[in-house]
Amino acid sequence: MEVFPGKILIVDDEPDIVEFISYNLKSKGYLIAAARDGVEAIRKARDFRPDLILLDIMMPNKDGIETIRELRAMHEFDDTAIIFLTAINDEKIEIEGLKIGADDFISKPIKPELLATRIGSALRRFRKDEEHEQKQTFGDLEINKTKFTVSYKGTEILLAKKEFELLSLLASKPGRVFLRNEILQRVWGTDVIVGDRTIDVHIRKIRQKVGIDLITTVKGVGYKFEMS
Amino acid sequence: MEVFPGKILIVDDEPDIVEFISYNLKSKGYLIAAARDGVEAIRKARDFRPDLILLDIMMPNKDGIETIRELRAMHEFDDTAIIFLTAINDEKIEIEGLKIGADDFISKPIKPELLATRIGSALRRFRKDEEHEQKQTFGDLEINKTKFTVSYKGTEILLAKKEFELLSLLASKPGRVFLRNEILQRVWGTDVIVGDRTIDVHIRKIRQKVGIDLITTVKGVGYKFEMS
DNA sequence: TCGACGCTTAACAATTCCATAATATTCCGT
DNA sequence: ACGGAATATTATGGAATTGTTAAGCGTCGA
Repeated sequence: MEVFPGKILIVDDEPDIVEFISYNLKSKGYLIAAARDGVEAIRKARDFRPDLILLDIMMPNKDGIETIRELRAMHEFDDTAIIFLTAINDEKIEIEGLKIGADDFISKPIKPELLATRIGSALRRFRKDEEHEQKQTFGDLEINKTKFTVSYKGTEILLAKKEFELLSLLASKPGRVFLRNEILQRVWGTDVIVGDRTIDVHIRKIRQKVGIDLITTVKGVGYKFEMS
Repeated sequence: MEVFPGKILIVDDEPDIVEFISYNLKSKGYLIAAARDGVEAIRKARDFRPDLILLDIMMPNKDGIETIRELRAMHEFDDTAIIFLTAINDEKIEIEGLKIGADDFISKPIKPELLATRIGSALRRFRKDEEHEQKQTFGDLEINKTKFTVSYKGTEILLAKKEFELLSLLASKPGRVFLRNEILQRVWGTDVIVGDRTIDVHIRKIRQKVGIDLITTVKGVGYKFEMS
């Protein structure tokens, strides 16, 4: 499924960097706009309405901190992710940036893969608000988080709440092993204390209801979701 | 659903401090585990696999310095950030700590906002690309630490925990010979005492399961990982 | 109120893992 | 080639972990 990944505004005063980032992101299908300083950034942002802004901190004519402060002040960018580009590893700036609404930091020199994954996760974080039907499919299996159902080869299977949450968690990262206490904390919460067999019993029920073996036990470690 | 920020292990012998930190971090969505001393810390770290460890320096039953030394010796915590908690503003300790692998220091009394930002930046620095899995490939062989699997020419092989850890260790530095007692310490820990044949048996099982001969015996010295 | 259902626990079964012992084999220096 | 030492192999029992089943309890809706 080829989805349009998003629009990104790059703000940096060094043309080389803009060019570098721009090239990388275009190849991944993003739409790109660029600005040279804070003033231009705000103008282009209103016009281009990016999903995400990559903002250099050190800039002439209005620096990154000041720019983000203004952007956040207008609430038309409430749904826009902002990532800071920092040359230095300056904690003060990072703290400052976080306080006023940066969503992440990437320090130069920029590694393309890192850039891509950070942008990906920032966008994903922000896109949650837009209500698409949240569903995942794995072969014949479909997990629908808005309808709270699981279907296998078209037939819907009814899972109880805990069972569904457990399966959702495991399926959120197929193949990845979730430790038992990680599962406990994430499905049951940090305060609740339940016995160890409780997880097993739920796993059992899921396996039973779904029929095929989706969940693999990794003894001494945890469980993972995997299509055979 | 919220973004999952990470897992943190708190190590301190004062229950009040553990409680205080724990409460603060839980409210930010972190998963928390706690340990009272160095020995317990190492045990829990292996089992909880935290992204970050908050380590008190003054502790009974193995102090912070000694603990971090051991943690860093086992390669399985190479990707784990470690922050020291110091009551005193002792430069000697800080220098000592940095030398052996601490990533930051926080001095008591602890201020919640400071704690949160420091933890945030330490995690960001260390953040593995959760998107891409932690894996190593050697020709046709792939070791995947998030999935806990080893695959050879595409077929997945299931190793038991100890076997997997042993293979991971050897594969972490291909070609390098690991001494037997080095292996013992890193895979089994310093406290556990097992006979010499135990290593051999596990090596045997790995060779058997994987099929090809990945592990070379260096008689009188140890073992090394090597693709033929 | 009754019954159905979801969740947790307890009790027991089944499985897997792991360390050791016992024996065989290989390696290496002489 | 020989002897001794180190490692390989195999089998085994116990420990640790997980699977399974049934029962108890609370909640919700008919």
